[in-house]
Amino acid sequence: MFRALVVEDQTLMRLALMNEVQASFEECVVLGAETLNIATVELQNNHFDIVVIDPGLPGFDPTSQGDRVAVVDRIIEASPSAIHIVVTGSDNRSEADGFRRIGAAAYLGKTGLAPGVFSDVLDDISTKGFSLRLSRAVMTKPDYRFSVLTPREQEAIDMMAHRAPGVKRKEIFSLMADRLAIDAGSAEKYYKQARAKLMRQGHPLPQGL
Amino acid sequence: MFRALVVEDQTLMRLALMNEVQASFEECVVLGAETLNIATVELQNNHFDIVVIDPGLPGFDPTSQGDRVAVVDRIIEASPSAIHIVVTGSDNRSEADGFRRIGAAAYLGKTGLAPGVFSDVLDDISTKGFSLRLSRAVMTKPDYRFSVLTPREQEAIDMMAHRAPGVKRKEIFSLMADRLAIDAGSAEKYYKQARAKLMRQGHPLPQGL
DNA sequence: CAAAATAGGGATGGTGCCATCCCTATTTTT
DNA sequence: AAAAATAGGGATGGCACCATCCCTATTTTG
Repeated sequence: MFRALVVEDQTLMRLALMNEVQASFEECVVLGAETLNIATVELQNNHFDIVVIDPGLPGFDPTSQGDRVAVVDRIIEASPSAIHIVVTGSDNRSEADGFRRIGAAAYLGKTGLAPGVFSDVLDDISTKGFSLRLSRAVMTKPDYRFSVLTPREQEAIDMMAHRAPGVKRKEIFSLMADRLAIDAGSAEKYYKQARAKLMRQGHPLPQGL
Repeated sequence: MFRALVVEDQTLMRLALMNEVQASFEECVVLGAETLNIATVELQNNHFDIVVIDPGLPGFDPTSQGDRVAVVDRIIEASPSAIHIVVTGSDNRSEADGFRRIGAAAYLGKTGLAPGVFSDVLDDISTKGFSLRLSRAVMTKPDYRFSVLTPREQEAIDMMAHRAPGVKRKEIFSLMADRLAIDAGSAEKYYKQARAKLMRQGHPLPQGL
């Protein structure tokens, strides 16, 4: 049974990261710790395969490089056999190098850390030994979220809204089919159903229909 | 149709906040913007009832108080009729006062901003006019997340694990029944089913069974 | 023009989860 | 000892979503 620990004080972010970890493994247990104290207790009593760490924890100065390193260092020493992934909002390359030197396997900026990226990071780690993803804003259009849509329908609208100019809808359906492991016809169906729902309710559709 | 905009650069946090907004309204559309530019475009073209803002955006200095105020001020001026909710990781009371003065309806620290809190914040706003929730770490035990459990079962385990000493299980079942608007017997059933699943798989159960 | 892509529907079975009601032992309180 | 709480199950119907296959117009592209 795969075991992971997420150390992050921001509740919504912690839960989101726990979701990402869960999505990357078939069967697993994921623990979430709000403070270094809670994390330390768990690290003493249990074994973990992966530990995700945000170095900006309560009780430490988030602007002090020393404090940040101390947090990560303490956790790494308490779980030497685990894979350690550092996640931070204020990321920069030199800090990434520093954490790498003390044993971290990945350094991720929170901006751009989207659903699904975590699996790619794990791939990076197993193939290259280290994964570095610095923050950068890349979106040019907003995300849309409609409460009337089912998850599948929402996904279809998302992907179609981000369609690059010149790309055929058919290609998006194929892409969606690949990503969700379903039939391209089904993907097309979800998109059409979603569109019909939004039209019926008189929603202003996102660009690209 | 209720319309909301979430301005936040950290993707997972933005999506989580969008979820919170969605959970607070029956039918709604929620847009998410990674940058102030995207947000500005949407604010020009559409009406919004609620705007959620993290002032620490790409292109601005997160340590500069002037930059932070400028971001929020620009958004408030671009949507004077909306309710504005400021969410930040580095929260403090004086900044809260500052944002309140320029028209924000709420100031929330990310630590402690948990699923469901958003609805309470909206209640605060409609009754008291302003909602202030500063960050503070309150957890004493970790969160557990098991991939084998259904959402309902997970919820049951969560609540039982956080049971205060001396509190009867029956009371937790009632509480769960209230919160989820189901029968207390059903809540008990979910808990027992969840426990059985974990036992069968040989999991070390969280404290408090 | 012919072919491909798109818009817009209907019908279907499967499945997992929700929610409820039922039952019997065993343990703990009072 | 009586009452309440807890542990541990079985069976059930409903329902939302998933996934597939089918169909016909209309529009766009080569």
